[in-house]
Amino acid sequence: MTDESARDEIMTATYEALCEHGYTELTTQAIADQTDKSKSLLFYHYDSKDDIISAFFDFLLEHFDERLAASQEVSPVERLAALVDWFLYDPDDDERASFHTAMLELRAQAPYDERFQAHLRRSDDALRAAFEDILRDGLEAGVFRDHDPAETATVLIAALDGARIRQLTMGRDAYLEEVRSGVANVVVADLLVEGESFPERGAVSLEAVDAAAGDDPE
Amino acid sequence: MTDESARDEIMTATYEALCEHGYTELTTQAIADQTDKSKSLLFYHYDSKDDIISAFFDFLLEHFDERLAASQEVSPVERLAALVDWFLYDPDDDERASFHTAMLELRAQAPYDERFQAHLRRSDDALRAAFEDILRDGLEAGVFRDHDPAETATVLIAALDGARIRQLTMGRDAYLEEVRSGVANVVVADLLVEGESFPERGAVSLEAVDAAAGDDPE
Amino acid sequence: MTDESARDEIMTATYEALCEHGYTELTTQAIADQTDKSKSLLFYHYDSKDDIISAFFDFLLEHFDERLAASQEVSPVERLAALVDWFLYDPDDDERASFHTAMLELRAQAPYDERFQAHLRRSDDALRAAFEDILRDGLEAGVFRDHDPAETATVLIAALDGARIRQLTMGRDAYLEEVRSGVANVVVADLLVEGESFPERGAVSLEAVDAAAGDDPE
Amino acid sequence: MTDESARDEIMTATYEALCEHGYTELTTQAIADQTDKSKSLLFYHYDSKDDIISAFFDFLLEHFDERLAASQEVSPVERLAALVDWFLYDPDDDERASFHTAMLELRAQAPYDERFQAHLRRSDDALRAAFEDILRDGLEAGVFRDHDPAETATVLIAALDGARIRQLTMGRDAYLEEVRSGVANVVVADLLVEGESFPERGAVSLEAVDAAAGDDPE
DNA sequence: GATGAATGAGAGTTCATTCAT
DNA sequence: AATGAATGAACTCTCATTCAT
Repeated sequence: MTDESARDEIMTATYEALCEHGYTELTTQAIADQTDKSKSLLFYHYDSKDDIISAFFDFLLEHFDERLAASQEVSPVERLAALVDWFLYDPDDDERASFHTAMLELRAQAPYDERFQAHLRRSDDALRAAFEDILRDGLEAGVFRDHDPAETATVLIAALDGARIRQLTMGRDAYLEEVRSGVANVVVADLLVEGESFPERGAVSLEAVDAAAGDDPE
Repeated sequence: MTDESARDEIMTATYEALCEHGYTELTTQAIADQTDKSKSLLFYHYDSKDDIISAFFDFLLEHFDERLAASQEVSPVERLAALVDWFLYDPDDDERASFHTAMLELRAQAPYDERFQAHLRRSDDALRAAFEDILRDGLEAGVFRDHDPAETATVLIAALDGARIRQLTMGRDAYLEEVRSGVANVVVADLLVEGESFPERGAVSLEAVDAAAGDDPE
Repeated sequence: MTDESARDEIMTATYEALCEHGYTELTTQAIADQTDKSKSLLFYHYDSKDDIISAFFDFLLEHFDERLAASQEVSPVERLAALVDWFLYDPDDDERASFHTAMLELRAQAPYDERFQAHLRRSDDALRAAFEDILRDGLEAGVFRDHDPAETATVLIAALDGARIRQLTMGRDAYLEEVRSGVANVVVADLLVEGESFPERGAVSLEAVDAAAGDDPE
Repeated sequence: MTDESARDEIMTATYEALCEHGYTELTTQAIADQTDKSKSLLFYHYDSKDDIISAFFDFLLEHFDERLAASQEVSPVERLAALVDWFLYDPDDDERASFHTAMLELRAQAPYDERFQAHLRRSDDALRAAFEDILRDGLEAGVFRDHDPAETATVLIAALDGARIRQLTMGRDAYLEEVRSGVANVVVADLLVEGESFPERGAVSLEAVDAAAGDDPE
């Protein structure tokens, strides 16, 4: 096994261990257990547990960034809806739920670690750019009223991220749906010109968008 | 020392230890160190560390709920502004920052513990009610346009909470200010009737509101 | 058990473990095994293994210093002989041999640790002073020819220490006896005035000296 | 690469690793790092780490023995001075210091290993012979008074070795100089016949002696 | 009520050693 | 002859928890 594939395997194992145990109970043993290898091998490929976690952060954001490369093939309104629905994922999707649960724990460590913060800022930049692109495209296409795309993007992201976190931590399944319609009515409704309407939930998916773009979704 | 006051002291010590060390490094020793008592005594008053943390959650939300009892003395617009600014606190306020940092870690544990979730739901109910009260009062008073207060409250809370978390985890001080004006322009602006305007940041504080209401703020 | 007596017990256990395993294989487990307590208790009384070893150094030198307080009751020549014989101990005395073996390992670490060096310097000062006192007393009493006590002490100590180490590391039992007579003939013979003679090996012991002084020997 | 040259390379690497890390922190990795080969190869050429160290002992003493083959070209007094100064090397010579530091650690292991002891005995024999040769040559040449060369050699070696060790372990730079003059005045002075004098420190070096003998010093 | 002393389970990490290639 | 990958045993150290006093 090459070093590259070994490191990949460890990253995947870290992902699985994180989903299974959560960050707080993420031990090197738990990571190794997701592998057919021994615990000490982790330290052959990485210098320390911290090093593993840090690399895992990189690993995550790489994958995340890839996902955001959005398509130009569908209309800005649909792309906006897809992005919103990607955020407000189906609460019954246990895999995504446990991933975001772990991510939340991970993010909760960022205030103690400048490197984490830098990662998250980079990721935030990518996310904002994705929203602003859509909003600007919509302005140009005349489907959005005049507004400040940066400001709208900021509010949207805050609301969607906040909603996701509140849903996870309160375990209130109805919550995401409420936020979805809230965002549609309170934020998006004012954005759309006469005649345009925001698609129903799930009508467009980011995966569909990816597919349209010929991308290889997760 | 009565059992009651001993438990109170432990809760306060837990609060302090949490702010100082964060949840991940919160040890029973760290809690005891905030006390003039010994570590073993913690286990006389509580069954386990988990028990302490669980009780601390109760303790927190009790105090939090008290804080939200809002005044009728000032105008709905001002009360709304106060609540918004309470959320988007001054990033230089280190005490609040370290408290919210610890709270974020604590909340990140909720997905693993139904009891935490129940607490957070209760707290969410109180918070929504506070927002909805203000919005409804504003409707009655004719300062807000017609809208669905529940929906607006949901979006507002999600955005404000999301903003707070993103600011903490990205360490981007400018962020809260951006969200504040974003919320003002994107959400609140559409709410206000002609002639009303949203106060500048810091023009009204929740403490002032509390004081007006004769409350004892934290 | 008081903290004091616990620490004492750990020091004794360290001594025993050191003699049994040597410094290189001195583990916290080995120390704990010389105790009826658990390994983790070591870390309750000391911060780290290094801390234990450092304290053990202090402990040793304290005991060593006590031993050196020599008597005025016997003649300088006899005191000198006693000190020489204390150095060139009976090679069959397994306990002393294993102690000095461990001490040698410990001393071999000193070049890497300034604190050890300081300890050894302090101990060297005490040892030199003990030799010089005897030599000066002998000069005053007219049993030693004129000489430089500091110089003689330096050479004597180097030779005795070197001999002890060479004996230990070569496992040559005859060695100490050779050095004893070598020192007697080469160094001490030139020191004695006509009529004085250096006692045979073992004729005077440091313990006897201690006893004469009413001291409590080890 | 022949087995012979590979083993030589490993011995040299062991020497370098030992000087750099000391015996206690001498790992197989550290040895391999001084090589352009891998760690596993060590185990192809040697059975175990212990085996490497044991072979290294052989290696050292071989080289050491070569060094001692002294010249007949210079006077016995000068040869004695050269040997003394070789022992009491310049404390600022970091390379020799770190070598002797490592050697001290190595020697401290000898009590646990009969093979080491045998090596050291052999080396002691060679060293004694070197001193005795010089002393006997001096007797014959009439520059030394009548004395027992074996006894004098024993004391000299013990004193010089002890001095070197004490200097290393106490970190007292002045020490070697004190011992040098002590040995000159206390031991050597009584050896010289009227009219002979012991050279100043550094006046003759073993390297010069080696060179005169056509040897290739280390 | 209150504590100092004690412990076991388990954490991250190191390292000599092995083995398939 | 040579190595990268792999491992198990052992290491130091931490911590929630217990218990005699």
